[in-house]
Amino acid sequence: MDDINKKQIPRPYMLENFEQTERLEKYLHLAHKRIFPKGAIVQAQGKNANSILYVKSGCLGVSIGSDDGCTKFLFHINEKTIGAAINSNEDNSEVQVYAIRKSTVYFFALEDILEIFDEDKQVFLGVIQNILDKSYCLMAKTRDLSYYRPSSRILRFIYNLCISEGKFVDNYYIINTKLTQKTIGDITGTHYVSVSKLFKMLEEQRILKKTKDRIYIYNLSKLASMIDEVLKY
DNA sequence: TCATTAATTTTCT
DNA sequence: AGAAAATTAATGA
Repeated sequence: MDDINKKQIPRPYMLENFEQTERLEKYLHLAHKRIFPKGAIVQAQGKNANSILYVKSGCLGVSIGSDDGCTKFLFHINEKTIGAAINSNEDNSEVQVYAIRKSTVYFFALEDILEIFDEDKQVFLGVIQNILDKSYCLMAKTRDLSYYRPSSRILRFIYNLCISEGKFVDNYYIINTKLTQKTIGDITGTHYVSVSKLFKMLEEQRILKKTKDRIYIYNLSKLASMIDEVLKY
């Protein structure tokens, strides 16, 4: 009666796996190209915008401001994905987009993107899918923030990453990823120092090992079981 | 338990 | 060498 309807591991939803639209590269000549150095503002808070942007290389971050001037991270716009900034009303958007590292970005005016949609329905579907992915991501993230403690959010993220991208070889999993601890912290809504401490603890227990562009998972079942534990580290 | 800050060390380019 | 990322410790909510 009780636990039957509870969703158990595996929990398949992967935060921030946004649809890529490489197909848009065919139309880059219609767009306006700009290069942003690290830290530069791509779309300022409070500015009206009407375009779809495509990140050819680099990575952007989207954050939302609050009254006290602080800003909270929302999600990344990685390369080969799009971002939509279409404000139909005059209200100022509280959202800000900035370059996390040096990025080359192409801006499509609304008229042009509509033309492209006309002749290339795959692009259209890709854009819709991407926006849908983002709304789902935000739903999942708000759920995680309210239901789960930080350590379990980090563990669950790694677990899902392993399930979706890990390759099983020689008795352990290899995930090819260049994620930094800072990025994992942003995605999971935790502090990078917490990520660092947790990873150190997991390494000491021979559960996993992280290098610059790989994560090795030696004990996935142990990792999974720790998601619901209250950890000290 | 975890965020935050700051100081320090390690790793990357 | 300089920048970026990670670690460590201390403090406080």
